[in-house]
Amino acid sequence: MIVDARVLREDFVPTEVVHRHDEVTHLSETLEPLLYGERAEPAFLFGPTGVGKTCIARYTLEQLREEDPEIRTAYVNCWQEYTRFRVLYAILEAIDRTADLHRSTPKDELFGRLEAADEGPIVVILDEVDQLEETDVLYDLYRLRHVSLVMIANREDELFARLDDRIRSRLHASTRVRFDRYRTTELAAILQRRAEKALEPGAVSDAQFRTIADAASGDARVGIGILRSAARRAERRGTDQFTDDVIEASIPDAQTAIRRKTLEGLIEHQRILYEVIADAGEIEPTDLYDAYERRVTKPKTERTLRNYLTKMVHYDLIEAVGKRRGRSYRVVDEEVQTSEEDGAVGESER
DNA sequence: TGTCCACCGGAATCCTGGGGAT
DNA sequence: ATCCCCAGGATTCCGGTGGACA
Repeated sequence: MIVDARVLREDFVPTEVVHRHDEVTHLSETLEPLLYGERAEPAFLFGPTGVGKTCIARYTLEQLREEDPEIRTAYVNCWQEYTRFRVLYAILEAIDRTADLHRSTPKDELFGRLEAADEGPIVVILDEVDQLEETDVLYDLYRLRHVSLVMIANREDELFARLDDRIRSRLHASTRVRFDRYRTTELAAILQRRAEKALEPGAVSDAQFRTIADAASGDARVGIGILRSAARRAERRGTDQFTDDVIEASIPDAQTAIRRKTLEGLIEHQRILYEVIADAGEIEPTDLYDAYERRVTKPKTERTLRNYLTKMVHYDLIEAVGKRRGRSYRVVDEEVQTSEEDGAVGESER
């Protein structure tokens, strides 16, 4: 069934793109000056999740490097690298300048090092740049003549609202590439291309591609997730073709997989908080803090819990209903619990 | 209408632990 | 071995907000 699993991975960059030629052209035109030793203006890629922003950014940079291998690139996911220190560190790591760096290196030393690495252009992709907590690093990077920025975010207005005036005014003139949701037919075509490389020929029918694309409602990440999950499922069953019930079973799987992954990333106290909220269904702050304190031996302070809560809201794991007095928290998606057993069953499939 | 207070979140400060310098 | 520097998480402190209630 599965011939090449890499193709179904989330970070796979295809060798050719489907349905995003205009966007690729737009971005590569912006970066073109780099080929003539000039500076490229910063570029923004805006659009909802799963529309290929990250994929196109990486693809375009690979194309660029094929024309000029001297151009160095760094990919930074601001979800994980959300401080100035971490962003700078990640960039230095990508260009191999972290040999003797450690946690206690002064921040300015990191910046100085990046500043000194000016023997050629560096293109930095800042993915999920709206998750950056210390936005002043954008200003630092902007100041470096040999660094070009490709920034990825969901919504333009939300991103700009978070920036301070200094950097906002400078970035206002940048190129913007906008991505729309895929139509079902477009996503079906993308999935088909992936399947051609990843799976044995004829494993999936055209109608099944459409079913998957439809269930993913324009989100390629979800679509590929369903495809991957269905392929594994079919493989476990020893069939060489997708059946409709395999696909049916894989849809909820893929939709909650991302959530489960973020849930795993939580630290113990955050998970306990999440469990308290999940158990209660919906709970008010004071009750939540009390219940939490009863469950742990060394409780964190309420302020810390509030930080956890905002973080979890951010992750889209829980939601806060109402503001101030009378606010309550609840988990975003109740199905998470039920799908748990689904994943664990695995080999004992019916 | 005024007071109370649950709740939020910003800012300053403390604490911890890794790692270099001496 | 000891001291110093650092980042980042936790904690402390506190002001703002607006719904509840008299």
